Amino acid sequence: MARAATTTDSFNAIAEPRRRAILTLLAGRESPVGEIAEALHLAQPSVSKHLRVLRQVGMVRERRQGKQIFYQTRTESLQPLHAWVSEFARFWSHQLERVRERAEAAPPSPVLKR
Amino acid sequence: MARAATTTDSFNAIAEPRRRAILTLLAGRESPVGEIAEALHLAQPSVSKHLRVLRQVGMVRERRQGKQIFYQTRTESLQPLHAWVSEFARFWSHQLERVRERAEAAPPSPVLKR
DNA sequence: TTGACATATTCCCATATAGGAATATAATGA
DNA sequence: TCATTATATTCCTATATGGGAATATGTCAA
Repeated sequence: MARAATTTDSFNAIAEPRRRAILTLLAGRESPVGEIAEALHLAQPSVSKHLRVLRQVGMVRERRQGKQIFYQTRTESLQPLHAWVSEFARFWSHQLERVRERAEAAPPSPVLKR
Repeated sequence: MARAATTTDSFNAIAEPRRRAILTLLAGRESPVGEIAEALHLAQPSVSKHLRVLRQVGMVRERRQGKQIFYQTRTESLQPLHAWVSEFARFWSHQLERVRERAEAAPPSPVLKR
C-alpha cells in the first residue's frame, strides 16, 4: 500500500511545505489565488492544486468575488493538530519546570537561603 | 515529483497514523519493539520501519538492553510542530474572545441595557 | 457572441511510500 | 559453535503523489 492520501486529514495536508506556507499566508488575511502564487513564487496550477487539498480537508474557506476567488485559512481546523501536539508539551514542560525550580532554588535570593 | 520523503521532517513523519500512535505510546514510557507491535496490533517489521523513520527525524531515542531495544519519544522534537501550530491558535482564540465578549454583553444584564 | 482575465482540471511521469513475506543481524546462553 | 529470541532490512508491488504543460471552465465587459 502507498502512503495515505493527503486529502485524508489535516496531518497529511500539512506534510507539504508549500501548503504550510499557504496556510500561514492566509491565516490573517484573505487572498486571491494569483496573489498567493506571486507571494510564494509558485505556478498558478500548483497553487490551485494545493488549495484543492486544503479545501478537501476543510482547512481553507473560499469566497468568490467577480473573477477572483479569495481564500482564507480556517484556523479552527488546526485545533485537532494543536490538541494532539499539546499532549506532548506536558512532558517537555515537566523538564522546563524542573529547570525553573532549580533556577529558583539556587540563585541569589539570600532571604530564602538555607 | 512525488511527495517529500517522510524522513525529511517531523511534519512528514507524523502524517502516518501509526507513527502518531507510536509516538503517543512512547511519550511517557520506554518500550521494546515487540511490545509496541503487540500494543498497536502491528507486524514487527512494520513497527521497525516506522521506528526507523521516527529515528531519522529525531523523534525517538533508543536504548539497547540485551536483545531488546527500548524506544522512547523525544518529546522535545515536537516543539517545532507545536510552535508552528500555535501561531494559528492566536486567531481562533480571538474568535473565542469575541464570542465571549458578545456573551457578556448581550445576556440578562439589564443594568447595561440602554 | 467574443475577448480577456482568473482559476481549475487533466495528462504524463518520476518518485516515495507502506505492507507482506522472506531473510539478515545482533545478543545471549548452553 | 549452535539454537533461540528480538530487531532490522530487503524485495516486490499497488498506490498516491506533485510538478509542468496544455486545456477547460467561469466571470465580466464590450
